[in-house]
Amino acid sequence: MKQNLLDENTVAELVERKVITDTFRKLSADKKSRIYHTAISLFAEYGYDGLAVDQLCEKASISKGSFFQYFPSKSHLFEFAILIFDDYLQKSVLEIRKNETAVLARDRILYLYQALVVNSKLFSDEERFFLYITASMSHSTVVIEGIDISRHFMEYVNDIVERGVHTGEIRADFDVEVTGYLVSLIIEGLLRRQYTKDRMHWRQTEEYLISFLFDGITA
Amino acid sequence: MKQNLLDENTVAELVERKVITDTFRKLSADKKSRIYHTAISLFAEYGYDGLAVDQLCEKASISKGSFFQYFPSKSHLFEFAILIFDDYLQKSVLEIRKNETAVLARDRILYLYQALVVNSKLFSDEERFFLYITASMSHSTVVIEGIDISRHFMEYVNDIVERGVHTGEIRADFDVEVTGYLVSLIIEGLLRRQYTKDRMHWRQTEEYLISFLFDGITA
DNA sequence: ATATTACATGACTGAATAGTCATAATAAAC
DNA sequence: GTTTATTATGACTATTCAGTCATGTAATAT
Repeated sequence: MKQNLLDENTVAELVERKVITDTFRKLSADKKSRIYHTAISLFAEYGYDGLAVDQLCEKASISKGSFFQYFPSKSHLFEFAILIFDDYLQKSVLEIRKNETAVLARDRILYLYQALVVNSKLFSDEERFFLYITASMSHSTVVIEGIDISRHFMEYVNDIVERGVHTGEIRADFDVEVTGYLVSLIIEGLLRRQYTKDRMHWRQTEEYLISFLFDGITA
Repeated sequence: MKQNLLDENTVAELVERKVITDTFRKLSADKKSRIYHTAISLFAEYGYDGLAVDQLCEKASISKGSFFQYFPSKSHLFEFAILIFDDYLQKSVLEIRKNETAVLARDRILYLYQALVVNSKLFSDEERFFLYITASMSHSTVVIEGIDISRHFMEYVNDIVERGVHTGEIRADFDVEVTGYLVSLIIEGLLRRQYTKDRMHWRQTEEYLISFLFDGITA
């Protein structure tokens, strides 16, 4: 997945939308990829305001002049990073959906969690970037219009919930939207806990996730 | 509560710790309170980096020169705001604990939620400030050492869980810490949803909270 | 080989803004 | 009423940093 993370078509579309320049598009795949990964890594570590363009240029081994030939501004780099990540997430989720064989909602959620979190490289820059943007979105200095980073993820979760309600596995007295929100809350919360509090073993986290989600905390 | 929010002793302690100056301590309660409320309101709206000291001074009707006679630096104002809010939260939680009459964990959580969220002024600056700092803590430009803003809240939640486990109301196969974390995750998540997504009626939110927390999503 | 086009570079500029300081106003002391 | 200590003020400074530009280098075309 990491190889063609920067999909040609997606990049071309971003040129169209003036998020990046055509000069950037024409760069070698290697250089494009390096800039992207440096960006998400540094944004995750220092935050948007905490990261200076000079710092990024140094780490990505490009000059400042070049940077502004690739991106109209610093905020465009941020938007670029978010949109590429969004694309990556969408494709990941699509692939997971394609490969899933489970029928029960329990197993589908477990598979989703494993495929997305456990089986991907743990504590990767992608994850840290995801946590950063979801956490800071509503209080950020820059606002990227019309982006809901977990849209595809939520669609999938909502599908699981919907079918679960249909087969009688999941309670029907909650709105599908709200139930989906609660499911995503637990998944994201457990993921975030791995970073901020004492780490748990993934097996244990999985167990908590499914058991709590379905049975609650009642004895 | 809002009147003597800036407790004399707490303020004196902050002078000791060099977070604020003695000049600030000697200010009228009115002025101190105005600066505090302006700070949490603007930090919540613009974020730490997005707020200029000049902007704060204008809103709080003080001069920039005065500001730096009250606080050693901008980050000290931030620390001050966080510590005063922490104090406020601690006292609120203590009062709630003192006044609670419920015995069942279900009812205790419901009461905590109502007292802390529903009965306080909705969508207040305090709430928005709380959401801002909890969200941005791990990715912030400034780091306030050794502060865990929901410490008191978590202690209370953990107490509820512990007693619930003891009386057999709450499952014992999860660590109290983890269960407490899941409880707080749902409470904070529902609170945050009120700000970012479509608002729900509080009655409905309460219902979701308790029902989901205890029974899970199983039909 | 030469001209032309595309890309690379880092010193420079301008704007924003945290923090200072000389001076003014006010309060306290005597 | 005069002196002294304390607080208020906003113009000023120093720094950081996004974004520019003149110049250099490599690639391509003719």
